[in-house]
Amino acid sequence: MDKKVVTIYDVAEAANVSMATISRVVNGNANVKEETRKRVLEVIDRLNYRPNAVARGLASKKSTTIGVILPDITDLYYASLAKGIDDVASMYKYNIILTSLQESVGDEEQILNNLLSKQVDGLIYMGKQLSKKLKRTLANSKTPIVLAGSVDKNNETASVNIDFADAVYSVVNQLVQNGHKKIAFVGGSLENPIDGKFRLDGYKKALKKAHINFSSNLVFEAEYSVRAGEAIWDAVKNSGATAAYVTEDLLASGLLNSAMKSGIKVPDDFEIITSNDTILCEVTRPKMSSIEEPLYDIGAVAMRLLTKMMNQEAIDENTIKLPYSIVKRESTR
Amino acid sequence: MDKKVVTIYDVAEAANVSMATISRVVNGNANVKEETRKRVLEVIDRLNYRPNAVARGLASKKSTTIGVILPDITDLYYASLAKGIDDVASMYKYNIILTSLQESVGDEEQILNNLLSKQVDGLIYMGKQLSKKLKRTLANSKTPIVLAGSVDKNNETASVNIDFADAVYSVVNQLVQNGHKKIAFVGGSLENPIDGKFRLDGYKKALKKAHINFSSNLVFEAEYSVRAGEAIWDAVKNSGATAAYVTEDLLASGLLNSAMKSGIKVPDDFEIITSNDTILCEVTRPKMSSIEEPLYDIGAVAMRLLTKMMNQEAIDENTIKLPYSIVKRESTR
DNA sequence: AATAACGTGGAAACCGCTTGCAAAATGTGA
DNA sequence: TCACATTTTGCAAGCGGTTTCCACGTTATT
Repeated sequence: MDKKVVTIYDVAEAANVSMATISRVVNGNANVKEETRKRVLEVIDRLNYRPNAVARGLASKKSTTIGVILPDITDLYYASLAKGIDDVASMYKYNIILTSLQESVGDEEQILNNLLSKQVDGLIYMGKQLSKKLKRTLANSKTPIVLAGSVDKNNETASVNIDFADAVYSVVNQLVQNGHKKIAFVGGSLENPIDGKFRLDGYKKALKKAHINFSSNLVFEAEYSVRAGEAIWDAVKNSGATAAYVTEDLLASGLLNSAMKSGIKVPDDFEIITSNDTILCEVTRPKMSSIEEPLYDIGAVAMRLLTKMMNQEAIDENTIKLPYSIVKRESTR
Repeated sequence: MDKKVVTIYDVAEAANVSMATISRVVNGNANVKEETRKRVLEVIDRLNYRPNAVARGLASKKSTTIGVILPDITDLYYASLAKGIDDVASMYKYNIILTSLQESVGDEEQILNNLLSKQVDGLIYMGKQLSKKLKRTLANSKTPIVLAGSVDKNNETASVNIDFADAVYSVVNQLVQNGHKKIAFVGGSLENPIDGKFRLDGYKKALKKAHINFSSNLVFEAEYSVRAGEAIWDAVKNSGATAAYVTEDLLASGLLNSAMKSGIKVPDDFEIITSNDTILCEVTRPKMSSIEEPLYDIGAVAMRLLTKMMNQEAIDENTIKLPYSIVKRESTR
């Protein structure tokens, strides 16, 4: 029963060297005689010494901790990104402090400050947008940050993504090839630049190429939820659309299920293609075709990029676009 | 442009008081004249002072951080628990360090030590089982821990759960009521006490009550995945079962989809009821009936319990069972 | 008016570890 | 064997706060 926590002093005393030496062996500093190192390691082991990371952090000004900010961990999109981040982080011996963006939007500033006060060595942000104010706070704290699965319109901030516009262009183009003239775009809030700008741009471009006029009647905004998808089906159907590109999987599955229930056969009568290739695509019946965003990889690469920034290594490209692909399942022909 | 980070000294100097006073106002200590407090707060605001949590942690021996250990964040079960934890944690001003149990089992010890070295004030564990060794390490670090959605066979460790056995008893009983004689139990590894002991016990008890002999031919072990569910359908069907209780949603959805594809109508020809009531239940068609485990609440309550333990408050009950309910959707009659 | 009791705020000792610098120990070559 | 180079080690000053112990100026009490 360890009465009290054992510190570096205790180890030093027991090993008959100064604490500096202990510190050196713990940190793998080369300037320690092999014999001493062995002796110290033994003592460490015997005493069950566990360096206090907080004290270490204070002295070294490195916390080996990074902050991860995301909207909702129960959203598979973010969970997948998080997993990639987590795996790479632990590979590099970093810990992750996870914080969710609560409903209350106003406090992003507070969340950030909290994380900075904890002296995180870096940040990964997956929210919709990084406000000017946050950017400023970040800038003069000089804590590196990278966006994962989220974009910065001006490319000022490092980010890892796929080329949303291009991906959407491809799938819509595919639908056009399949003979559709009226293709619905079912997305979340168009305020969000990913949906409202990049994806919508890709959609428009594909239409343009096919000489189909863009009609805002075919653009639908809905919440990302099964229910919203189910609810919006009638409107989509009534718009005359014969196919839909959906920006999120829950929404798509709701839409799909309503369609099937109403007797419309997917993909024969109506094609649907969605965006995130989460496990939901495998669970619906028919299974959903989807743009395959390498979510795990995006997270992993973002984290890797962050490690480079934390080490002040040179970064060749601050906006990384990972290759996407398209997974054909059963909701498209 | 803040050249350097502002410390408590800078604030003290600017406000013309000692650092002790600054510390007092930051920590809401009462022994500060109102006037002084105001002046200090102004200076803090003006200088944009952000207390260094690491230094604070070292001095106060509290990190206001808790460690969360879980198997896989992309599993909606854990993600839901995590969300409950996160919300309550942030309510109480704690940060969460999230760590995943990698494939490599051996290093749970290491993960724990890492977390302890970061001086977490408490831990929430969602793994399968807490090994003796880990318990020992925990014990003499005296860091409080609570299990969320995970059980401790001996009730030594605080935990928050539902009554798995009872819940399964209820649903299987329901299936019996519906006239089924052969009911399959489709679970994950029976090594895991939740499935192999509690749930299976509930299943057996329900059979017993109905004077149905337990047959191990009706018990299926599979991985928690859609694919495994799809793959196991034939075996389940061939066992002669006319209904199944499944312990996890991915598995259930695979089973369901295979059934439907093979022409078996659910619920008319075959009933299925699953366990976690994640969003997957809403995405399949037909939607799946499920035991409704209040995952979010389990997480939230676990975290709340942990805060009490961290504050040394008296705990009335160290094993909390939350009420479950049963959500009837379309996969049961 | 002297004394007691507060309410405030300062001094300084840590918290446990890192690290620059200098001393000690060891090795090297002539 | 001695001077000098090279390893190893120890010393001690922080890192940025918290917190205990005290002192001082006020106000209340008798």
